[in-house]
Order: sequence, then C-alpha cells, then structure tokens
Amino acid sequence: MFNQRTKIKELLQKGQAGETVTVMGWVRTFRNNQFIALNDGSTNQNIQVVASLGDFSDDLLRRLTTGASLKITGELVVSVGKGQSIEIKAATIEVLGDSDAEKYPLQPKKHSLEFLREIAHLRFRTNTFGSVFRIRHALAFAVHRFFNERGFVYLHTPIITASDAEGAGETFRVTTLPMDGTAKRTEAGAIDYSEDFFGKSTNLTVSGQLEGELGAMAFGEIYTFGPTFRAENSNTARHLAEFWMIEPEMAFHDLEDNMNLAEAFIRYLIGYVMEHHADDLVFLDQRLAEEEKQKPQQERAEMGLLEKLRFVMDHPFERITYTEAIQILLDSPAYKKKKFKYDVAWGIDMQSEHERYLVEKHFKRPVIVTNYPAKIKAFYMRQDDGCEPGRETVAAMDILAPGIGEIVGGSQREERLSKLENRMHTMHIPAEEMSWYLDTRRYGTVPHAGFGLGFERMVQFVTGMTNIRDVIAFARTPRSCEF
RNA sequence: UCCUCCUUAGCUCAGUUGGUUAGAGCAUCUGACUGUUAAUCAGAGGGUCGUCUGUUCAAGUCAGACAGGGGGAGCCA
Repeated sequence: MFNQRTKIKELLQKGQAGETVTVMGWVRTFRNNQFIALNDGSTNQNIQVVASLGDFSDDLLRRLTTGASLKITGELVVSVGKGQSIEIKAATIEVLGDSDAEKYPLQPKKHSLEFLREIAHLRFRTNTFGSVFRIRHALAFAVHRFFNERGFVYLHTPIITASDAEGAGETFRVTTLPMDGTAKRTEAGAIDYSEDFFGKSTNLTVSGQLEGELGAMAFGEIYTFGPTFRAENSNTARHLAEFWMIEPEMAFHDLEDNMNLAEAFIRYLIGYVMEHHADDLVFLDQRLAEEEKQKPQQERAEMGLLEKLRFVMDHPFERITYTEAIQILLDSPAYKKKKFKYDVAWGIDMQSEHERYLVEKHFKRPVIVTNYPAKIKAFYMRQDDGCEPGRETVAAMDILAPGIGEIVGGSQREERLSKLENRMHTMHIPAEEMSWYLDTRRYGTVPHAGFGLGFERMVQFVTGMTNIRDVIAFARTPRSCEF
C-alpha cells in the first residue's frame, strides 16, 4: 500500500506532532549519520527525518546516499534543531532504490544550468527545476481554467497537416516513403506524394490557427493548446523546434477585444501562479538575484522576478501603433546617436534591438504594438480601412515583454472574402488548396480575431529562466534530440 | 546560418614567455565527531588536458579542421 504516504508539502502545512506518518521520496542529503533531508517533489522544502543513533544498522545507514529512494514511517515530532519546526523520528526506513553516490551525477552542491541540461532526465530533482516544472504545470492548468471560465471550447487541431499556407516557418515533413532514393517520381522528376501515406505531401503543424478559425465560426470562442513544430535552424535561448502554443480564436471580436483578452489572459496566468506557487516563485526570485549578482552592474535587470510580476499585475500594458513606435524610435537618443545596428524607417520589420528599446528603455513595461504594415504581415490579417496609399496596415498586434521579446502575436482576421482573396493572390497563396478555409468567409462570415502565445516564453517570463531549454522538459533544438 | 567566447578530475575552475611528476575548491571514499542544516575536522583515491592533423628537440599551452556547449544576431512564438 504505497498510497498511504503523506506528501511532504501537506505534512509541512498541516502535520501535527504526535501523528505517525509514512513518507516516500528521494534523499537530498544525509548529514551527520543521523539527519535525512527527504524530498518528494511536492515542494522544494525537504522533510527532515531523524535516524537516531543506534536505532539502525550501519549497513542500512550506508545506503542512505544522495538520490536513494526511501519509504519512512515514524512519528512527527517538534524539532530540536533550528532549521525546521517539525521532523520525523524514524521508526522504520526502507530503501526502495539504492543510488551509487560515486556515480550519481547530482551532488549536494550547486550545479550549472548547462550541466543540468545534459542530465535533463535527472534535473527535475533539483530545486530550480522542481520549481520551474511545478510552475509550468500550474500555468498549463491556469490556461484551461481561464478559457473554461469564459466559455471557450478547447479544440484539438491536428498535429499532421497538409497545408503550409501560413508560411510561419520551415516545416518538418511527415512521410512513410523510403528515404533511400527509391521513392517513385513524377514525370517532372519530383517525388510522387500520391504514393505517400496520406496521398499528398504532409508536415507537422506550425500553427493551429487556420483550423481554429473554423471552430470559432461555430462555437464563437475556441482555443487550442498543443505542440507546434518549426524546422528553422534557430540557435537561440528563445527558440525550440518543438514548442507548445496557445491559440484562442474568437468570433465577434475586433482588434481591441483581442488585445483586452490577451492582456487579461497574461495577467490571469501570472496571478494564478502568484497565488498557488508563491514558495516556488520566492525560490526562483532568490535564484535569479544570485545569478544577477554575478553580472556586471550594467547588464543587471532593473527588477527582480517578483517585483517584475507584481509590476505587470498592477500596470496596464502600453498600447501604441506601429507608426507611433517607429516615430518613438526615430526620436530616441539611441537613434540619434546611431546606437542601432539596423536602420529605422516606416515599413521595416522591427529588429529585436528596436523592440527591446521600446520595452526595456522607453516604456519599461510590456508593450502592445498594433497596425503593422501589411507587407510584413500574414495574408489572413484584416486590412485597415482608409490607409494612405503606400502605407497600408493590417489589424495586427504583438505583445512585447521585457527580456523575452514577442510573447504574443495576433490579429483581427480578414473576414471579407474578396479582400482576403485579393491578398492571397498578391502573396501567391494557392486559394484552391485553401477552399475549406475560405468557406468560413463564404457562409456566414463574421468579424473575428485571435492570437498565439508561446507557452515556453510565458514560462520563461514567470520563472525568470533566461534559456528556453530550461523551461521545457526535453528540449528539441537543431542537432539535439536527447532523451 | 552568421559573429564571438569556451572545452583540463564527477562538478566549477586555475595552469606563467611551449620544458621534467598537471593543481585548487566542492563532490566521492575512509576515519573521527554526533542536533546536523550544501555539517565540521583529518586523510585518500580520482585526469589519454573534446577529437584529429600539423609546427617543434619538446604541446594542456602554438596553428588548422571537426565535434560539442555558452552568449549575441537573423528567423520567429
């Protein structure tokens, strides 16, 4: 009966001296041949188990090594020592699994995040990754709660798709055709995908948005939350080849409704974690503060983690148009002193140095930039009416967060069939393959909007982890697919 | 993909103008101690210096290629 165990988190919150309890977990340290710091993953806090001198054999005590798993039964008592209020006086100790201390890679000492990345299968057992992944879980749960409270339908859009129409990036091909060059060819010499599993060329999804729109045209409000794949050769601390994305899509919403929802959503997620995982946030706040101390003064973040999260909770995001953003950059001391590597002019796709300037230097808070030039945005974004010729814009919005960059990208969608078809034509999007998408505009089209939020970037923002590989359990990046 | 830095013990790092037997802290092991908090004290074991090629009487040290990693950029979420 393993289920008789009490979780350590519960024990530390509600445990009363005098109770007999059973705990199970992994040894973090074993001090002085008497004191076991036991952790079961329910919290970063360990329970101290006292193996009183003489109560246990030397053979058993020798097996209480870092990383070993134990089942312990004993009485909860008020601690004589200073570090904890209660502890367990062990009556029985059973070693469930030994751990050779000479080989076990996690030592009772500080490890670098780079080293822990190499042993990602064991890093959950550290305080940092314990906190990060409990918070990741809480954020995922809060995503569903937020949308469920608002009547959104969770739509599972496909992982394997045939369309690459969005042009969101390079795709991973899905095929069962032989890779040895014997696949049948068409007369033109191209690989004949009619012979493939699905009878056509298919790939892993880069976005569930288009399918999401189909759902919104019936349920009103839907959201997707699933894995997304990009075969981009991106080697940065902000990109993964496999990541999770949340994409709500709402009928009867315009750009402003969209922004309001996105902002409320982000605040809700942060609030949920602050309420339910305060202890993990405090730990990560201290961890980040330690890390910041190692950096030169100039590179240090202006706010600590908790300070930043509280600030975001208390202050509305800044909202500016793309045109205003460009003007701010042109007027900035940085521009006048030629500090930017890339030039600024209306029509450019803003570089990360420009976005960082707006967010981290000028406004010092999250910024929503709207109404981008049509030329640099996707075909499905709604064309703004009454634009000056040559300055056509679309109802797009990006939310830029300090330290992360773009955390949300969204838009009001083009619901007018002829305008959408014209745009697809000029952008060379094959309308005939997208007939199913255009049907939503043919039959009962409505103004609608939606956005995508990169889940890992949100986890980064809330945990303060600077490398995206440290907020997903097993990162997939170019030339790296371990575990 | 580009720029840049790095790769020496299980981990984090020193290693002088190229020169004999490559060091430290932590971890591990052994012993001591026994209310400890990443315990403490004493001792011990542990390294083909990322790989290959070259320069040289001599390479951890110099050069090149490759591999892996960090930071930045591009692309983006």
